[in-house]
Amino acid sequence: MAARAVTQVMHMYLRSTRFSHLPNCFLAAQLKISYLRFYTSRHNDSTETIQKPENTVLLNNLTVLGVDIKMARRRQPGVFRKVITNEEAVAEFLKNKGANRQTIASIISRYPRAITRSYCHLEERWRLWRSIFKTDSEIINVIQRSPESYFRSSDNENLEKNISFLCSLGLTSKDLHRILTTAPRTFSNRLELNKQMVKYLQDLCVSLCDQNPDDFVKRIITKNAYILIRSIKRIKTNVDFFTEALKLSNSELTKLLQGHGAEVLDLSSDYMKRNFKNTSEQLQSLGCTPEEVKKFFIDYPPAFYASFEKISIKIDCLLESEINIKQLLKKPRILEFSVDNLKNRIEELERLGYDFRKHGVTILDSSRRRFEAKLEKLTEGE
DNA sequence: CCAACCGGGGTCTGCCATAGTA
DNA sequence: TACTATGGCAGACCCCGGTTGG
Repeated sequence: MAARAVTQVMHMYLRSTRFSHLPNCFLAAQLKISYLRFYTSRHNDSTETIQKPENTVLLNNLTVLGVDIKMARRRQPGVFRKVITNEEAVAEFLKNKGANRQTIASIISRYPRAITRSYCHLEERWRLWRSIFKTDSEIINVIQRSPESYFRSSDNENLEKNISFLCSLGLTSKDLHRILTTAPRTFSNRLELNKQMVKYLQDLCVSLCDQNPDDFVKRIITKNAYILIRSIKRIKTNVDFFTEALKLSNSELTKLLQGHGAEVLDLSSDYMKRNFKNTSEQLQSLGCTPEEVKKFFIDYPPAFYASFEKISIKIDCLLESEINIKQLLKKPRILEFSVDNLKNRIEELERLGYDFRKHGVTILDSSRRRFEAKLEKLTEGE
């Protein structure tokens, strides 16, 4: 009853002020306060606790913007109880940068805290992102994909420091562009966290007796744009796992990490271990020696990445076509092609009576255009 | 001329836990 | 004490073509 009375008084106050047209932020905030509605939430025992109320003006505004209130509330309920928010400014800002209504609604639905950022803050952050991106639409694309990356941090100074730190590592603007596109979270990390990862990689390089830690780090980051959003713990576990599972020497590990291995570093360790175990078991059951298995993974680290199920299907598919497992070991890259692609190619070749035992499997390891050109020649030769 | 080698390009968030803060 | 800022986790390939050496 008391709550209802309070609400009525507030509505009266609102009616008396809402048409005054004062373009003043303070007044806008007051309006929101005046709209506050109290509600109670039930607990298991009979006592009823009064929670801080949700801001109904905010709810209305978000509804008008087309925001999925249910989704947003589930994600960040606290935002709905804030008295002062900037949803209109944020929407306006995004609109000015080229986002359409649907995009804006989706962004706020997925990262409601976005509406607590001020117009000034957003302008500044945008300016910093634009120092890396050429156009506004590139940024919109990233935000659309991952609203959290852009809005999670309120610290523009930290962002600026991250940019100069990454530049100081010798990364080019092209590298930064790639990192911000594919792993935007990197730039919202605390500078200190990014520094720690770089330090870890430098130390690793030194421990491997390599002379040039700076090049080493640069190379790993350019090979794997995601590295800075992984935990040091994860990278360390994976490096240790590489070394142990493949019994690598320092120089072998250095080579691996700066090649395909860098891409594989950010896999979750359990996943990688599982894949390694399953795939090596399958290869050994097909008659490969442990040395051959080791060589297979060193030559083709993406095997850690590919799910065992997929690799297994592909291997079966090759064996069915009288392709020897040792031929695969010589050309592991044919596993990079999708199951469908591989199947189609084998089918077409078999139709032409292609003898894999005689000619090997290299024909499978080519781009679509090259493969089709070869196929055409084979057809002509018939 | 062509097979073999090799590097590069695309793409990757949405959720949870928690220390810190107002 | 509620809320924010931030760290961390699981998830899990495919394809193209330039260059080079025989």
